[in-house]
Amino acid sequence: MQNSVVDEPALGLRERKKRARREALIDATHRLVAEHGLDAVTVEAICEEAGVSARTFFNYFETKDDAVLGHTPWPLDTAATEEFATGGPTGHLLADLQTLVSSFLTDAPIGPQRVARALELAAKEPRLLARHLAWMEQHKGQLSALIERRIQHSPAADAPYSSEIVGATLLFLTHATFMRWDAAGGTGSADEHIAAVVADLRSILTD
Amino acid sequence: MQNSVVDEPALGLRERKKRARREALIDATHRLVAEHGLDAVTVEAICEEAGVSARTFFNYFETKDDAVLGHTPWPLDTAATEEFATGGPTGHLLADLQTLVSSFLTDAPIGPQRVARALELAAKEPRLLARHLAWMEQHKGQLSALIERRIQHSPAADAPYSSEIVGATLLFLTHATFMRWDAAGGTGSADEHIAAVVADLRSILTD
DNA sequence: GTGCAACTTTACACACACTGCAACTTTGCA
DNA sequence: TGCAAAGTTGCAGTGTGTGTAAAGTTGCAC
Repeated sequence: MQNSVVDEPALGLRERKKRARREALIDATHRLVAEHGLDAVTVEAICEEAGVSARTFFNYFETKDDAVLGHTPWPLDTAATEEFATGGPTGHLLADLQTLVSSFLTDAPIGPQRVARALELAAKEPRLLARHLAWMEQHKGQLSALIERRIQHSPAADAPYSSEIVGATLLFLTHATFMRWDAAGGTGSADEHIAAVVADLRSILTD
Repeated sequence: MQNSVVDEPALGLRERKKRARREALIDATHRLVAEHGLDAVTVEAICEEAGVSARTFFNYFETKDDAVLGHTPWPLDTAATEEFATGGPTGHLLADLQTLVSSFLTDAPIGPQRVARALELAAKEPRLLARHLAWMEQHKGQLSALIERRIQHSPAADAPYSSEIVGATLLFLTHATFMRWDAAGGTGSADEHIAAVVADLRSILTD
C-alpha cells in the first residue's frame, strides 16, 4: 500500500530496459501471431524479431502463450482492493464487487491497446483463453483471502456466503465483463458493461 | 439421438479393448502422478506401467494432462440436451438449466471415483485446471448452439438473454457445482449441490 | 573514473511432449 | 479362410522449456 500511485519515481536504467524489452517481446509476438497464427510461430522466430536470444524469452515469460497475453504478476494490493477488504466503498456487497471489477479492468497492468490485441488473438485460439482463465484462477486464492478479510470486517452484512462462491462470482463477473467490453468493440466504460452483465445474470436467476 | 440409452448392445471386442485400454491409461496416470507429481511423470513411464507404446498413448489422448483428467469427447447429444433445446422439461429457464447441469454431472463419461481423483490432482496442479477449462471452452460453441435452439423454440419465455451469457452461466454453474460436490467429499446428489449454488449466487446478486 | 558486487543476457546441452509416416498386427465379416 | 478396416508400434524429427556456466551491463562507493 505504501506507493500505489507514485508515477515515475526516476526509474533506473535497468528497470526501464527490462520493461522495454518485455513490451518489445509482446509486440513482436502479436505481430507474428496475427500474421501466421499461434502454432506457426516459434519462440525462436519471436526472438529474432525482437532481437534477443531464445533463452532470454523464457526469463520474461513462462510460456509462449503468456507472451501473447502479456501476463505479468497481477497487482492485487492496490488502493481499490484495500478499500474493498475493509468494507468499502459503499458497504453493499454487490455494489462493491462491481466497483472492484471495474478497477481490475481499468488498472490492467499492460496498456488497453495491447489488451485489446491480446483478446483479439485469444478469440481465435481457445488455448489462449483457457490460459487466461487459468491465470485468473491462480489468483483466486488471493481473491478468496481478500473476501475473507471483508467478511471478517463486516460480518453482519455479508456473512452468509462462503468466500469461495463470492470469489468465483468475482472472477466470473470480471471475465464476462471483459468479453462484453470486447464484443462492443472495446468502447464504453467498464462500469456500464458490468452493470449489464449483472442485470442479465440476475434476471436469469430470478425470473 | 437414435441410441441414447442402449446400455450394453453386445459391444464388439474392438470397442471393449479400446475402453479397457483408455481406463488402464487413466488409472496408470493417476497412480504415478499421485505418487510422484505431474511433472516428474513422463508419458514413457505411464506407458510402461500400462503396457503400451508411447505412440499409442497419443492415439488416446491429445496431451498428458488429458489423461489425468480423463478427457473424452463430451456426449452433448443426449436425451437431456435434446429436451432442453426443445423447451423442456418445465419450460422455466432456470429450472431447466439446473436439470441440465445435473445431467452433465450424472452422465459424466468417466466414473465418479475417477473424476474425484482427477479433481484431487487438479487442485495441486494449476496447469491441469487450465486444460480442464480449455476443454470446457471447446464445448462452449456447442452449448451456445444448444441455447440458441431453445431460444428459437420458445422466444417469448427466454428471449431477452444472449446465448453467450446463458452459455457462460451454464458453464459457471457446472464448474461451481462440481467444486462444491468435491468439497463435500463427493457425497450427496448433484441436484442438492446445484440448488445451493444457485441460491447463493442469487442472494449475492439481489440482496 | 576505477573497481567491485549484483543483475542480465547468452550459448550450449538436454529432457520431454507431441506429430507424421510406414510397416506390422489384430479384428470384423463375408 | 481370406480380405479390408482399424489399431499398434518404432523411428525420425520439430519445438518448448530448463539448468548451468561464462560473458556482458549496470549500480554504487570511493
